[in-house]
Amino acid sequence: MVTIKDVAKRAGVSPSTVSRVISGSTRISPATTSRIKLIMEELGYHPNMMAKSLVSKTTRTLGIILPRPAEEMFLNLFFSEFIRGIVSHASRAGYDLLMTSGATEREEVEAITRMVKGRRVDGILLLSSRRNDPVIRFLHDDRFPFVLIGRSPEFDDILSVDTNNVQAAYDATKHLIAQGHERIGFVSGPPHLVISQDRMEGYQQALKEAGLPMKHQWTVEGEFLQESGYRAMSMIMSLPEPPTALVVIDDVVAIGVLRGLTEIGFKVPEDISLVSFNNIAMTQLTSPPLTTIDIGIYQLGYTASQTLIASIQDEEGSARNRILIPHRLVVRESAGRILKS
Amino acid sequence: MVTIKDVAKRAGVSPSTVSRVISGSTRISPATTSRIKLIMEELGYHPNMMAKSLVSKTTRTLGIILPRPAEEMFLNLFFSEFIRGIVSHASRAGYDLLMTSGATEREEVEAITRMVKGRRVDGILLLSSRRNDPVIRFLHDDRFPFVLIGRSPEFDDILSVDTNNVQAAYDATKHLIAQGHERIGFVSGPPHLVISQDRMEGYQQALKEAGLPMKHQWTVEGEFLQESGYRAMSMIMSLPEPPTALVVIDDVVAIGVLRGLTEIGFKVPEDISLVSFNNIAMTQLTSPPLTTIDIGIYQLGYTASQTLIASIQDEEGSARNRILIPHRLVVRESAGRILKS
DNA sequence: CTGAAAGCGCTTACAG
DNA sequence: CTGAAAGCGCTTACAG
Repeated sequence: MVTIKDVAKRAGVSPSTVSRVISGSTRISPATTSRIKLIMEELGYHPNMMAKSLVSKTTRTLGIILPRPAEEMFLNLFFSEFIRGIVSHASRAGYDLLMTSGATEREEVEAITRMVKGRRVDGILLLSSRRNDPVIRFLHDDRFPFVLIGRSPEFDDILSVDTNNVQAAYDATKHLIAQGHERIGFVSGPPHLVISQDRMEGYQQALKEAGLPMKHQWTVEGEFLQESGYRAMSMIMSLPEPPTALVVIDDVVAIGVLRGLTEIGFKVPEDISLVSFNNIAMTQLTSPPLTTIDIGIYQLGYTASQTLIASIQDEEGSARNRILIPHRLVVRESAGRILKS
Repeated sequence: MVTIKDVAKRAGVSPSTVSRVISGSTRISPATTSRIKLIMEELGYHPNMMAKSLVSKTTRTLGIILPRPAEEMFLNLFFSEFIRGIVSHASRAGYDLLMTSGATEREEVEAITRMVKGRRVDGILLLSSRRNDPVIRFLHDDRFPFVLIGRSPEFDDILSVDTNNVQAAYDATKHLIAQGHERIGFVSGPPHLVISQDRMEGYQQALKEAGLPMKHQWTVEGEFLQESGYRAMSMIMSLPEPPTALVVIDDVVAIGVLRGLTEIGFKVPEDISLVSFNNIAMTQLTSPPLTTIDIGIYQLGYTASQTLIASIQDEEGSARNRILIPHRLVVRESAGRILKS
């Protein structure tokens, strides 16, 4: 391993001087600068980041914790896209991403603690929609830089990047209303999740505003699983007055809904229309392809990275706390105009 | 930040002693050991990993490079699963994963070089199927620990974890033959990729062994894209003697194939059978669900991590160079018995 | 414009 | 069983 000393010796200068040309520091004669740079090339010198970090107290690394399979089911489908967004920006800004995991909540907290207290990262990215997340509490109390992708009901003074889910659900529902639908149902996710609550609210707002009926039999709660949508259908469609359109909390659930409907003999969109959320890759491949709200997963990751790095670099940036990434409706074929009979 | 000195002072011992109890070192009196541990708790002491790394020349970190979107298209769908496998094992073994990226091949090499030469990681995981990968060359020449997920045609003395693609394609084809098919085609990927070549070979072996005809019009080459499979169909199915079954290089391509067949009026599996590879989540959701070869993506990642960490820890392990992860045929509904007419 | 010195927070022979 | 000292590879006042 070639060190700064080797370079210094070879150049006939002191290590301080070499250090200064590396950091592009003030007033080193152009002559020595270029000579030293040449020697660094020759010797294949690369600064030891551990040594650098030790003295600079900075790592140029962002930390993230891999969501646990059981917990954040629906995060998994987004994970690649999130990561791609995060790493793209981070790399551009000269940061890398350190990933760890914990099998239980306790282990997760420990893993984060080691990262933070062990000075391995300059900031943390959090993928979470849990209530009462102990990791949020820890980072918040420690005043360590972090940004949450999602929304925390407990803290409103933390940096977060999120979708406006109320608005998104409002838009989805509005699209159905514009097609002439008057009996619109909602297939939701776990009722304790913020995301389910927000999307439910947007759905209800749109109905209310249009003066349309809102029957509780038309809403079902479930998991972020295909099975969940699948099972809901026999129940909902055997109602005396079934809905003619459905807002579905998530694309995967919508795929289950589609399967369920097909099985019991309903055609989409002829008999019933569907709008869902997230625009995962699969939605183009179903038949019919799904009309869905694109929430800009890559963009969420990219912006989260941007926000975090900004907050690391400006001490106490004047940035907004909560950044909303715009969503947009992607119209495909699962939602159509209602046929008046 | 509380350091080892603070703990030492509070305990009335030397920093060396504290360091020794941290590392669980030899013969420190049980009394001082437990007293120091208590004090560490009290003070909330956590070792500074940068300092530790600097002296131990070890980071407990594995490096990985995010595949570029353009390049390794089909890796992307696997990425979450790979990462999950890798991080699960790594965490268990006390390692974290450092992720970086580069927009071009040059930047990728630079990013890896910084990681390696900057002593930020103890080993590298490579997700690549490229020929003549400069990253492989660099790591190989540097004798830095790394494992390749995939196969390198250039080097046979490197650690790698892979699928036996020849065997997998043989098995897929065999399944079709067992259903009575005699005219079996192959929808392949980019011909220059090792994976396409290997799967083609397995397909051909199975046909030859069964004494079945092998017509070049029955094989098409394309990309790992849905469009690719879609487009191939009109051509293949308008042949005077079209195949009754198709082996398809990848699930995504198979979804395109499915769409193409449906569009021109062929039913799967009644008119034509399909077997593909990889068993991505989507394959359960198509209609009909796809019969496909599961290559154990999580397992590939998990084993890669295991292999890498083993090679980091045992200097020059006696391990096999190339580890094959078993695959298995997942029988769903896209491949059926041929109906003799 | 450049160097000598101290220090970042650890570990580890060496000595006792 | 424990401590003093040197050192890992850098950076950064301080001095000139």
